[in-house]
Formats: sequence, C-alpha cells, structure tokens
Amino acid sequence: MRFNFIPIDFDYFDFEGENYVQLVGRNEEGEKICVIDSYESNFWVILKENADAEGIAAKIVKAKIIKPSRTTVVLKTEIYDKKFLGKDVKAIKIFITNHKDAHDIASEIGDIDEIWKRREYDIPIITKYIKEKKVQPLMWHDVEARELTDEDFNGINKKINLDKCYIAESIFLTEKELEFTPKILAYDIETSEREIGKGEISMVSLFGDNIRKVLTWKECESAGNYVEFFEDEKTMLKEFSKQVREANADILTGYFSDGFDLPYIKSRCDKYKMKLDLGTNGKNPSFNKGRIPSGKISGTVHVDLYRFINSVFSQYLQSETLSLDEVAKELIGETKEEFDFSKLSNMSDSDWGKFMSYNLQDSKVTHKLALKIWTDIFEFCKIIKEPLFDITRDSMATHVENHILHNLDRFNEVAEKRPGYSELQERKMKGKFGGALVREPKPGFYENIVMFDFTSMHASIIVSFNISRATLHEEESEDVYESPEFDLDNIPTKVYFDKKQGFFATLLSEVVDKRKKFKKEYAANKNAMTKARSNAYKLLANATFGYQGFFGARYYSREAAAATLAFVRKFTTDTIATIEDAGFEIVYSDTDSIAFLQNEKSVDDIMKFLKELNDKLPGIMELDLEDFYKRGLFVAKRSATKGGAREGAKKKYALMDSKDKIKIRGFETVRRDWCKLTRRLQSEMLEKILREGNEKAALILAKDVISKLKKREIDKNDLLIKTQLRRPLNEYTSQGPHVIAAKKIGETGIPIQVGMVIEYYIGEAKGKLVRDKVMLPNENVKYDINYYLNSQILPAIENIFDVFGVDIQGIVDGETQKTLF
DNA sequence: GGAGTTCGCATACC
DNA sequence: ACAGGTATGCGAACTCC
Repeated sequence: MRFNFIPIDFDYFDFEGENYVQLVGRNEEGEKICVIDSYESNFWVILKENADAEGIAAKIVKAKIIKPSRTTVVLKTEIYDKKFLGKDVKAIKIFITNHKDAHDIASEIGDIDEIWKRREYDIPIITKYIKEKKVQPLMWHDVEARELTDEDFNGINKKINLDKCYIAESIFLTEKELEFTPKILAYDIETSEREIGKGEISMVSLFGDNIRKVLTWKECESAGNYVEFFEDEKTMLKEFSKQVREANADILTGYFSDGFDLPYIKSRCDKYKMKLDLGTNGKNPSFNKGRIPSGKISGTVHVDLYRFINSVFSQYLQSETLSLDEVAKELIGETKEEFDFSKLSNMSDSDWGKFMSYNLQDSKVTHKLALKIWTDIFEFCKIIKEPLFDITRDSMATHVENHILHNLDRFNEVAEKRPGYSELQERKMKGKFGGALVREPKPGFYENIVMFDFTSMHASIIVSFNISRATLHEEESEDVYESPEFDLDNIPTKVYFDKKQGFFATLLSEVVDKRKKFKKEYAANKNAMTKARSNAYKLLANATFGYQGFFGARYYSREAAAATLAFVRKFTTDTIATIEDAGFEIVYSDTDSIAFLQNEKSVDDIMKFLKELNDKLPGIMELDLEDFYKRGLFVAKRSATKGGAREGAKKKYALMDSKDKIKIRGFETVRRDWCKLTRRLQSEMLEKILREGNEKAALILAKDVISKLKKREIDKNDLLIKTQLRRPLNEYTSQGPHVIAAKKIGETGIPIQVGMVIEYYIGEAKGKLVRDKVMLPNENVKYDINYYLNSQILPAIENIFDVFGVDIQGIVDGETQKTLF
C-alpha cells in the first residue's frame, strides 16, 4: 500500500545479524505508525594511486568478524571514482552485514598495503541511513509498504505498541505540501531531595492539548480538581507511564529532564523493581552516556528543552541564567508560581495544595515554551537533516558537521573521519593563533558616531577566499588566493587556497545566501517561520568559522582558521585606514565593526562613502551601516596604566542610537556578577548622561544611592552577588568568595552542582579577606558598607565621572568629612 | 608581615 | 570535548625584602 508519512523518531534494531531502521511518525490521517526500512551498512576504503582495485576488493570480501552474539561478513564491494578532500580518488564501497562491526572490519583490512584510507565506518548508522537513503526527519514522504505480519522479524509486530506497522518497499520525499503540528506533552516532577537516588517523588504533572493534571500519592484536602491521588509512589509512577503512553504524543518534553526528571523517575522505578515503560517498545528508556546522559524513549521523542536552549537558542536570549523561570518570562511572558522550598520538611495541607499547583504550572510553562520554540527546532531539523532527538541535544559544532555530512554526496565526496585520541591530543597541544583586533578608544563623551560593520565577516571571508582544509596549499601558484602573512607558532606564515571553490565554501555560501534571502522574507512577512529560518542560517554561518578551529572537527584546519583571522585583521585595518584617509576620526573598532565621528558630513555623504568602500571589497564581502549614534560614552580602564596615562577600556561603551535607544556593552550594568544596586545605579547614570548630554543628573543619582547605602537603607536583595560555579568544589585552586559561599550552602544540606548560580552578600565580620565576610542571603548580618562603597559602587561609577572631570572619590570623602564634623 | 605582582576565575564582546 | 580569540577586573595566592 501507499501512503504519506512523516518520520519523527529514528531508531534501529538487528535481526539475524543485520541492521534495520525503525521510523515512528504520523500518516496523513494523523495516526502514529511505525515504518521499518532495510539498510545496507557500508563504509569506504580509498586506494593509493594506481592500486589494483579488483585485487584489493577480492581480499576485502574475505574479511569477517566473529563475536559470540553475531558474525559480521562483507556482503559485496563496489568500485567507484570518488573525491576525498576535493581530490579524485579510486575508492571501494564495502557493504557489511552489521554497522556495529564496521570499525572492526575496517581494522581487519587495515594491513592491506594498497589501501590509503578507511572512511565513514565512524558515522552513526542513523546518520548514514538519512544521508544515503535521503529519508529526512520531519519531512513528508511518499511510502510504498506492506503491513508487518506476526511472522516478520520473529514477531516484532507484537512487541511494538502501535496499531500500524509497516515494512517499507520504497520511501521518497513527496512534493505534496502537507501540514504537521506535533502533539507535545510536557511533564515535571517534585521530589523530597534534589539528588538522584535520594528522596522520593511526591508528584508528577502532565500538560498537553487535552491533559492537565497532577498525579500524587500525598494526601491533600486543599488540592485543585486537576489532582489525581494514588496510594503510593509506585502506583503513581505506574499510572504516569500508562498516561504517557495513552497520550500518544510525538514529543515528551521537560526542562532539564535529561539531567533530572527522567533519570530520577528511572531510579525510583529501579528501586521498586518496576519497568518504566513510556514508549512503544515496552522497555525502559535508554540513557546513552555523555557529559549529561540523554534519555531516549522509543516512539516518542524525549526533548529536554533546556539542552536545545543551552546549545543553540541561548544566543537569542537576554536572560542571565537559563532557568525555566527566566527563559519563560522572556520568551512567553509567563512565570513559574512561587513556592517556598524551605517548607518542604514541614508541609501543611495548604502548602501541599500550593505545591501541586506549582507543579502543574511548571508543566504548563514548559509546554508553552516548547510550542514557542518548536518552529526553531523544526527549521533546524530540516536544515541539518538530523532526527529531532539529536537536533535538540547536539552542540553547534556537531550541527555544522552534520550539515556538511548530509550534503557531501552532491560533491561525490567520501567523508573525513573523526580525529582519533592521539590526533585529538596533538591538536589540543597546539597553542592559540592570533585573533581579531580591538582598537583602544580614547575615553570621552562623543556626539554623532557612525558605525559600520562587516556582515557575517568570517563566513564571507571563508567563502570569498575558499578557505578550508581541502583547498589549502603551502605554495603559491596562479590558481590560488593568497592569505595575508600571519604568525603561526611565532613563525611568519602565508597560506594559499584554490580559486576553484571546494565543497566547504560552496556549502557555506549557500548558507549565507539563504540567510540573506530569509532575512529579506522575514522583513517582508514577519512570522515565526521566516524568523526561525533566517536565525537558523545565521547561527550556522556564524558557527562555521569556529568549527574549522575546533579540535574535535572532522574538517579541522588550524591554518584555515588562522588564515581567516588574518583576513579579518587585514580588511578591518585597511578599512580603518581608508576611513581615516577620508578625514574621519576613528572612535573605536572591535573585530568587524568600525565607529567614527560623523562631523559635518551628511547622511547621504556617509552612505555614498559606504558604497565606495563596498565597491572595493572582494567576493561576497560586504560592509554595512550599523547605525548613526547620537551620543556615545567610552571610559578608561580601571587598573593598568601605560606610562602614567589612563588607557581606554576596550569592549566597554554606551551608545544612544538614532531612535534614542540605548545600547550598553561590557559595563558592570550588563554583568550578572555585580550586585543589583551597582548595576541599577550605573545603568540609570548612563541613561541620564546619554539622554541629557551631561553628567549632572547622574551625580545626583550617585549621591543619593551612596547616602542611602551609608544609612543602611538598602534592601539586602539589591546587594546579593551572583556567581556561577563552573567546576566541582574540590577542583578550585583559588578559594574565592563564591566558592566559600557554595561550601556554606553545602553545609545546609543542599547538594552543590556544577552550573549552579551562587548568591551571597558581604557582611560585617572579622577577617581581612572578602571571603571571610561572605554571608548567605538568609543570614542575619549587617551588610559591609565599606565593601559596597569601595568595591562595588565607586569602581562602577568612577571611570564614568572621570570622563567629565568629576572626582567622585573626592566628593564622597568630602561628604564623609562633613558628616564627621 | 606588608606591598607589589601574578594568577585564577567569571564574565563579557564580537 | 562538544565553535574561535580578545578583553576587563576582581580577589586570592604568591614573591620579595
């Protein structure tokens, strides 16, 4: 029979030693179905020049791996003309019975002398399947298939908990435009202890299209009507599994659920020796290891929203932390409910009622958040062509790499391998290479600043000069682009790249083009889809430069990355020189942006000048107008002095644009590790200065805050300092205040985890060091006035007043004198 | 043991 | 291990006499 099908979940199984891919998705009627497809595992050997391909193939066919569970053999070989890193090669495609043994078979044939390289045995089977069969996640396909019988695959039909299972005869992308909206179910648990393995689960909430409920085994008179009660934790968890299965969702989502909710539930089920049966295969979820384990459920894609937001989406966000509360506030304008967790050890009936409501709200917020960023996840899936499960967990480097892998066939390319252990060590040993330039600003208050910037500078350079590992040459010739000279390990170096475009630059140029196209489309027709598409291509383009310098990359090239940066320096430096030659004074420049004074020149003059600059740029490089800024403030560095004079601070400025919008970079205002009092005062001061054009109003603000601080009128919440723990406590060599604060928190019984944001304030206490005065928010100790004055407020405002010749320290000292007398 | 310097660390910019 | 380099500035840790 023939039907339309959209694959959502990808998995595979072995039958009689061979691999089959199992797709779960929806048909056009909206039914969740399973389609099994065969896959012939294969990998490549690339031959040395003039090798006897037939002879080698004859040897390869004999390779065999015998294991207790299975025997893997070579089924057949095929000889092809292929490309490897852009060069023509003779290659043999080796088909084997089981992909799990691809690596072992590759090792076994490793001693055949005429084999140059073995490749693609290290690509996961699902990626290989998608790449070769062109079956794309979350795209509609036209499927020719027959229904599974109970005889097929030893009766797998009965083991799959779905009404309709098929075995595919053919699967092709369909031209038909069909809609797809996933069924999303969100869940969240509440527990008595935060640590997995300790404590119990008191309740679990579910929120979806037709479901909003809390399951619990705690008694509660004041609970809302959405609560269902069970006799114990075990029964509750059993019912949770049942309801998840019956909800028949495409996606089960939580927030940090890979790291908390799912493993916690699993650990409780283990304790009761009970299966956690959430999916279609009647088995426990699988947790593949990694830094954070990933919980995979068969037939329903488990999505931990936090992970996608952390690796991909966070760049769009302003939130200082990626807590559900903050992210939800920013993206959907909804917050979590408040709940006082210190009550957990002693809960009244109404506390339980509130806790249940809190629990439900978490799932509701998670569900809304999932709907909100679904478009972005969906677009990423379609562009990268990896399954939803992986798209929501992979790093940007992996996304860039997968995007390349899934497009290599267009170039007849055999994929490069992942670096092995020793190669990784070698790459890591290599030092850094020179980066971009940042120009030192002259501290001051400026009017009418023009800012130019290069659009996607690194990407446009890579495309314009065809920069990649495969197109790199050490020597000059007629057919190459020449890099500017740059230092590599203290050696002046020049490298060259083929003029004939390679696959890396071709793919990146397509990404850049699509970004431009969808940016325009978004401008003309603002909706979530056009925005998500434009953003996804932008992220992909921006991450591509970093990919070439990333030591874990298949297409790593330190020379390519270093050369890209040499071009970046050259074009920015040259452009600055041209702007200066035209008589403008440069105010500032960082990497790909240049700010200069407009002076008496008109907007038209500037735009004409910009066009002239653009006419001289090569390839797809482009200089853009960032904005005309009405006013701008640049300050001096606090510490270092150069020959007595104060140095201008880089990466620290405040601007007001043509629409009177304020843009603050680098100042304490935007740093989360400074207390609110300081940040608020500084941002209000900058705002006054930029809007009113002088420092007088700012001085009034500062004096007021200092006076309140001295009179102890400041709320303790405004004095809390937040610092993230970036490593386990025992790995710190330096015992800074936040480390001490974390240890104090640990003593209260709360488990300390990497990534936690530690909050503390500085109070009056004996001791010389700041860490001796670290207090937790709930401690009842007076705040240290001197600390907040001398180490928070003054450092943050001094350099601003310096620009206007106001000696704030002197004024503060003067006021102190006055109050003394 | 105090002053000056370096180092470790977190966070920001692009 | 899970994109790169450049930069500020705190507070602890170290060096020196």
